[in-house]
Amino acid sequence: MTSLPSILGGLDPTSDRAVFRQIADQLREAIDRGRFKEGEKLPSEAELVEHYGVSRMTVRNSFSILQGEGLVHAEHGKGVFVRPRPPVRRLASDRFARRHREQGKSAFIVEADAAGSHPKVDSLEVKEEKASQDVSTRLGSVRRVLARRRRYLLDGRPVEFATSYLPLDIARGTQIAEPNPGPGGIYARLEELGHQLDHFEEEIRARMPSPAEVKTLQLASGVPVIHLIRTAFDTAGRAVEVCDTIMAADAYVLSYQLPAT
Amino acid sequence: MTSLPSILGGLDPTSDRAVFRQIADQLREAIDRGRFKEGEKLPSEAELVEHYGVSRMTVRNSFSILQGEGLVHAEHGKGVFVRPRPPVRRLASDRFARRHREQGKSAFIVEADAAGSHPKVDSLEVKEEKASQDVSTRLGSVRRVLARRRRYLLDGRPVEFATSYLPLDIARGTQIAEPNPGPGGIYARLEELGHQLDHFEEEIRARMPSPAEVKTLQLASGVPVIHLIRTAFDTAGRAVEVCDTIMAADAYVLSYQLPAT
DNA sequence: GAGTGCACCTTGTCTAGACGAGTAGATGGG
DNA sequence: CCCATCTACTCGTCTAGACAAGGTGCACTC
Repeated sequence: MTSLPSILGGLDPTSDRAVFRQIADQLREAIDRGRFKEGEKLPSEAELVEHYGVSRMTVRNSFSILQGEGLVHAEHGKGVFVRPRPPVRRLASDRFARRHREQGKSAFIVEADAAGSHPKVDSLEVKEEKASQDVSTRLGSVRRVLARRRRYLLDGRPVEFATSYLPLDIARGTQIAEPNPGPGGIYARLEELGHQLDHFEEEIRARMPSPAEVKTLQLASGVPVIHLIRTAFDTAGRAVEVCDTIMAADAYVLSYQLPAT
Repeated sequence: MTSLPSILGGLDPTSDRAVFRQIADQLREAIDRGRFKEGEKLPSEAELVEHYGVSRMTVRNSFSILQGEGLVHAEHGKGVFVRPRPPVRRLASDRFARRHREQGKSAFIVEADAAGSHPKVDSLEVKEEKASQDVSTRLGSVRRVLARRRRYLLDGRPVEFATSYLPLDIARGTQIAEPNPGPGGIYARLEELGHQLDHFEEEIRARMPSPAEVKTLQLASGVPVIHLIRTAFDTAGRAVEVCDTIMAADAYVLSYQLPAT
């Protein structure tokens, strides 16, 4: 076991930088240099109190900085650990290509199986409701919509929470309004209903999660969410679906192709 | 002036929820309901200590939660304020269309002027350097590259920091290696050099900023960054540029079009 | 009237403790 | 051998102070 002083050094009392920031800096650097590896336990609060000769609140303050940066996470009764980087899900720009819809299962399941993960979908809720101002605008002034909510999990970890909104005149009474939309998902059903899909528009934002999102996605502190709003257009130019998705940012890389013309 | 009790209510001593979380909940709800508006000052720590009958550290703990969520920001000597939502810059999926390159100025300047903002570009640095592993892979195993670094500001606020990497055999000795790449930017120069652009690939991640990024972009706490890596391909299928961009997430909405075929 | 400096507001940093609660390993009894 | 319990270690919450330092406005001085 390497001793603390050999890893962490001491404080500079002449520095303007606050003590708790200096401690955070040293821990951060040690992590960056690989002195503490992913998943590894950092020194306990008591050890750092001893090492630096400061009070416990000061050490905790340092930890809270690193937590805010998403570098570490604390586990009650166990310790503070370097946060491991979870495997990421890559969303390719051709993920809605028609050929991917020909199979039986949903895109999420197929792709995750291929990547060797154990996918799951839960929290399924399908109901009619009043459209929000934003959804109404995107769908072209509809008052009520069919909302399909579901949560996606990979290897037991929730990674994404999505809600699809569809105009009632399209979705009501169809298989889209059933819990299981059938092979190929709702996009396949929309095309069977005569709404040949033309293109999608996606809007992407990133921000810190609300408490509700933290709960639903079991997010560690210091993990932002990606907020993606996709609108599907049919060949008639009509917006036929709006899908509002909240993703755990540490689990995703989004990928797009842009034309140069 | 509305009195505190009428806005904030009291604590529930029977609740399992920690006191500082209850206080944060009440402040968050008051902000969400618009009882405290954007830019407005929250009650001071001393006032909340008085109102809730708790110690100051407990109140500060509550504030630090809201700060982590990006809801408020503290100003030393002044108070804690509801963080205003800055105007966002929308990046459209056609932003690299050739027609946008025909004008004299850079895309950033043109677009910002049109939006009525005061754009600025600084921190310009152009130099040759060793390619990182990642950049080398993306550009097809090049060892050294030309790196162009610059920071973009809107109305005095830094919003984006970008570095372009180009293979030396393309860029060396050309206007691309000059501080000012000329009208239409480096993409116009690449096409003049015979590298007709075919398409771009963009990879998007979101995460909390490093301390260096916080400094460069003057980020408030609770604001994530969007990390965008764009690769430009010419019609020969060669990767001719990699652009690595860090954006203040609260200043951007990215927009893309996806084909349905 | 202009400017300086003080008073008092604000948040920032830090201490030294207390008790609670979750975890894990050692200990000992059945 | 298995299981319950004890104990020591971990982080979580909270208190009651102290001093530092930035911001603002008022009062006093010149």
